[in-house]
Amino acid sequence: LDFKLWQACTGSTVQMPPVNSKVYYFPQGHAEHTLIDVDFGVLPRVPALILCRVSSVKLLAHPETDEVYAKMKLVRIGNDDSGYDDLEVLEKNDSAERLPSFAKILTQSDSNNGGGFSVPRYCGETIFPPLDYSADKPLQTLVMKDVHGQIWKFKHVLRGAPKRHLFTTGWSVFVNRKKLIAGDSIVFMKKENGDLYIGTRRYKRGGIGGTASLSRWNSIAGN
Amino acid sequence: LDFKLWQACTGSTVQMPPVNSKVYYFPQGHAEHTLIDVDFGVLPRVPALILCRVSSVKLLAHPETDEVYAKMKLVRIGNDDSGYDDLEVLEKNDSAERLPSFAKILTQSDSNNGGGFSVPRYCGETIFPPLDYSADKPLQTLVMKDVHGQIWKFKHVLRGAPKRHLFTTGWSVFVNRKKLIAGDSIVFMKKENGDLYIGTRRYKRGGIGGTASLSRWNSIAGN
DNA sequence: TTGTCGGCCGATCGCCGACAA
DNA sequence: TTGTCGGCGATCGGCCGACAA
Repeated sequence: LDFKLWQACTGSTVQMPPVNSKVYYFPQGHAEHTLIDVDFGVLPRVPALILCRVSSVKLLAHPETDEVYAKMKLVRIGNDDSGYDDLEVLEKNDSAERLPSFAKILTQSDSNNGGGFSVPRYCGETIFPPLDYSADKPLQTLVMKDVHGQIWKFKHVLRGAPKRHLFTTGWSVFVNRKKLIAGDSIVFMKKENGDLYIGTRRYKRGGIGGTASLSRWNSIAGN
Repeated sequence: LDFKLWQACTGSTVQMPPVNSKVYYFPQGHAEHTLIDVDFGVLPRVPALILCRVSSVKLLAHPETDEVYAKMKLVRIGNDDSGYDDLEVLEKNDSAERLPSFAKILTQSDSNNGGGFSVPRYCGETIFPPLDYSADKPLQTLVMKDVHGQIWKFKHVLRGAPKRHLFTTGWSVFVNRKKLIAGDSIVFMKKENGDLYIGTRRYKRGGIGGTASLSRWNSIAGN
């Protein structure tokens, strides 16, 4: 999966460490992000932080939900990291190279069955190719790919009074196929060559954050 | 899964050996019913028939296709089957106890989208509760369960000239949900207490019978 | 600027009797 | 007796501008 595409789907809050960079692995944080209640009390004493080297990063997308995620391989390194500095740090991401993209949280009307998609003006003017504004009802068909490379087509119109950007034909099939509901987000991206991409972000349907199952790590294994 | 229900779905051509009965296991037959090409030539010499005792039988239905099948556990017995005759033969099936049932192969019209189901007169009169024939257009709602216990409702009417039994409302959702096509069969069953059940039999969509991949068993391992 | 609503038009679904195999 | 067909009415999807937040 293309890195910029992946990054546009995660949003700017997510930062991936480059390959060969040094990171701290934080067992408690990892445990709390799983739904399994890990009892550190019964395990051998686990350090709070473990210095590691990122040996590989795989950018992936769930085949059904389109949710993007990463698989990272971490190799523990001791204080003796001699020779480590020779390794080239790959994928040094320059945030200035980020693709132009636009995200919108779906409203009830956007996700209603039998409805269209209300395109925010800024998105309609900066992400998509310009419409023929001289026409009475400017209209074009937008073709975009999702994270799996599947093609989706949307009729993009500018109509109503006051004038507004809308997706009509093609939108509802996309919503149904991706099982999107109000609160989920949609992301549009434009590559340098003008190719358009569409991604989705699910509304957090609970599970992450660890509010329900507080790890017993703090109290027993120390901090 | 209830035995009589299971039996009605398989049809009368299928006979299940009772638990604790003696059977011959026939390796070549088993191999030909799998789609894997088993090469008996490379295996240690396999007897043509292996005398076994049926130690357990599980009647099952595929969660998606509704196809019914059985899992049998066979235990090899030698010529010395002393003590075997003491075991009680369970599930001795008396074919006289078979449930009243009716099967029909779906026509194009039955499986057409937007159509109903033409109920053969015999089925409409013997399996389902009697309609109120004094009415102009006799009508009732039939409730039946499939092999998974899921409930399906069908509007059963008697109309047209000449009068005929038909399923209208409810039929198309059933066909779509079960992905039935012309050539597939439908089975109606009535339990002693009057409860109705509905089962399906898929048209053989190839694969069984071993026409494509003839086993090499005959020629090499002997008969 | 844009979320929601009601109107409305066309497509599809599905119920019907006619008819013939 | 019953498979298939064309008709047609009801329902639904989905496109529209109005309006207000």
